[in-house]
Amino acid sequence: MSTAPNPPADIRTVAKRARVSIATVSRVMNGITTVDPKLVARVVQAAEELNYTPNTQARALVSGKSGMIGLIISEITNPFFPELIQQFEDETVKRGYEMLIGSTNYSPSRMTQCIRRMVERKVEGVAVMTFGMDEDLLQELSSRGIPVVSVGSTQDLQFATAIEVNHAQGIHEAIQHLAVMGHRAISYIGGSVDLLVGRQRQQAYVDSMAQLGVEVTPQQIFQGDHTMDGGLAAAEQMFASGPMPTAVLCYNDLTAIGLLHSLSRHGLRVPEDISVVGFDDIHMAQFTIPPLTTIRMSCSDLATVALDALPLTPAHTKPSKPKPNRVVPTHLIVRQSTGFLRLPPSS
Amino acid sequence: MSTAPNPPADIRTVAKRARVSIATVSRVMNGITTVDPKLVARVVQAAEELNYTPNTQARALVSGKSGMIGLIISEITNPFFPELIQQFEDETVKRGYEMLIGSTNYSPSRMTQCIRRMVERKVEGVAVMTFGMDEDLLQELSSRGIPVVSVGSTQDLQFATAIEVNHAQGIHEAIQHLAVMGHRAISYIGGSVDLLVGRQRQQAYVDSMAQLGVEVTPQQIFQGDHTMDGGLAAAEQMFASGPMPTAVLCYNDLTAIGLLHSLSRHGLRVPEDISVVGFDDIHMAQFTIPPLTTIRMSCSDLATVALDALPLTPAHTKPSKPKPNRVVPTHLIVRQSTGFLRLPPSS
DNA sequence: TTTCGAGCAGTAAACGTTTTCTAAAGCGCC
DNA sequence: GGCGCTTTAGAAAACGTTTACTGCTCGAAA
Repeated sequence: MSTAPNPPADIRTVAKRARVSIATVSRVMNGITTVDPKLVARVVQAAEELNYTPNTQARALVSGKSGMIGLIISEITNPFFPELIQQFEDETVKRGYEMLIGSTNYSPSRMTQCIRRMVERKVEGVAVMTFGMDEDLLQELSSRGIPVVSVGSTQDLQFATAIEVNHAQGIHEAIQHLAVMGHRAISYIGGSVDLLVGRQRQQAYVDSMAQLGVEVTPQQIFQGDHTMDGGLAAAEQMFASGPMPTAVLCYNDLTAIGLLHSLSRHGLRVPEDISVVGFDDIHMAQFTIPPLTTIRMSCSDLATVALDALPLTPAHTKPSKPKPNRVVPTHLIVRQSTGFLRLPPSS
Repeated sequence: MSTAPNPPADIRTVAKRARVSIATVSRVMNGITTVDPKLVARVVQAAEELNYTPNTQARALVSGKSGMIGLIISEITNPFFPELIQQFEDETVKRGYEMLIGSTNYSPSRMTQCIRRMVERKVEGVAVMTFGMDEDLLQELSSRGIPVVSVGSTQDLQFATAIEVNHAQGIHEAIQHLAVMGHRAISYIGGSVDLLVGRQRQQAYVDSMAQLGVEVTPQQIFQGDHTMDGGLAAAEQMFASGPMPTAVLCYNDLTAIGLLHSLSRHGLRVPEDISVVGFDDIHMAQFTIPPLTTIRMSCSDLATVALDALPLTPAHTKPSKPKPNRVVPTHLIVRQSTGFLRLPPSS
């Protein structure tokens, strides 16, 4: 029980105890097969007895590989990202890597800091899962030879592999779904238009509406900020600005939750009085009241596609070519926040 | 624009360009003041021109400090933890450290793996923020000289500083609050009783009820599992098992959200028909329908208390003594999921 | 029996820092 | 003007690995 802080055993100690050279120990630890099984056994036993763990820093220093992959997200408090992180963690350890997380909180200074940390820690690749990252910063990474994969950046990055998300597909499905149930007055609460993804989703909404023969007016588009608070604020503005739509499509689930909250506060019932559609399909979406109809963007897809696109070479592995870019699909998940259009009580 | 992958500048290159020795460069980079300002200027300029970043691995290797702190949580998809992580990140970078996250998902194998990773990466301290960690594993860490701080472990750990959370206080406030509004039939949906924190909260509930003169029966205690799904399941069991209570205290907010969902499905109104209290005060608690009365456990308190308890010595800093253990308080936040007891319609 | 080659273990040189120690230079005091 | 002390820069030794290279041993072929 005594906290005997015996100095952590190093490779030399193991070598001595196993009566071999440090090179042999190194070979055994790395699973190199050209070692006499007898020696292997001795080394393994010695290592176990000494509770030996190779020093990662030394390993990294000499091999030049840190065994870490950076993941940059915008805000960890948006439940979508933890779900994504989880998938990423699974995938990175599966590939023999460690994950270094950085969250930008949409703040340029934090972005810079994030990138600096990634560079300093010598990550072997960075997945940028936040929309709206400064391109200069990505350039910075790639100029240092760090592969970058980015979702939802401008399409034509020379220095980063772009991952495409087919936002339009899910949004199209959602609008169709609403249309089938009789809705035409469908408003949209967007994210920040500074971000490409914000523009893409908004455009998809406008296009899908056009296919219905409905010209979207600026009065139908409200501005959110990806958060519940933003959804709430946009909803209040909606109430203030004229007749309510019969359905609302939201930039993401958080926005939709804020909206639901506001609707409930104003006494509107969902879906009887108004239908609501979210985006992301966070786990929470199943537990809103009513359960949220939403567009699913699969975290595990995102994680695997991103990691596949990174040219990683774990220790003692042949370099695997990055797989061709894949497009991440989105799909509508129908729950109970959408329903048939009901005629207003006056008619 | 060309991705000139010029080899990352090392300290020697900088030294050469600044016409000084590498020792001087090292001193400048570490802000050691005994260097001629002229040389400092030369070095700074050279470093900037070469876009030099010191190699963290080499630094870590020689100094024996990795500059990383481990944070072990149970499941990242419980929104409480991202909020905690956020606070932790803020606090660790403030202290000049990096954060390495490991999530156990309550799985023993993942715990072991987590600890192994922490050891391998030579973290300088570990904060265990999950309840119910194997003590052997903590022992393993501390036997390697890694300081450990743990919240909600058994109180008497020799090899880890324990952080105490005063669950009883908030729970007492909650029960009092409900009692004042006339409630006596107050049930409880707990977490896993395997975990100390689960037992502590449950005990606090039983004690607070006793102070009201109410003896809690086993029929009033239901079993959750910290998740929304668990809350939902417990609620269904509650419906199945007899007359509903007039108020329910939940192990955490997620459980409460699951409960709310089930209540809504069964047509019960909150708080008119039944009052609900959560625990944690995650951000989402403000956006449930109705907004959730809950017991706040401050993430930033938790983060600072934990980090303060770790004897950290960032590079070029005097060792700061760990501050004395502090107890993290909890408090009731009243929102709209609790209300006065109404007589049942029959009377 | 000799020679050559294959197989395998050990030696030593990196990797990029920090840091101790040494030496040189500048300065004040006698 | 010389001596000693202080200040500051450089040389070199670590830190714990991986890996290229060297050299030994043993077996097979001539």
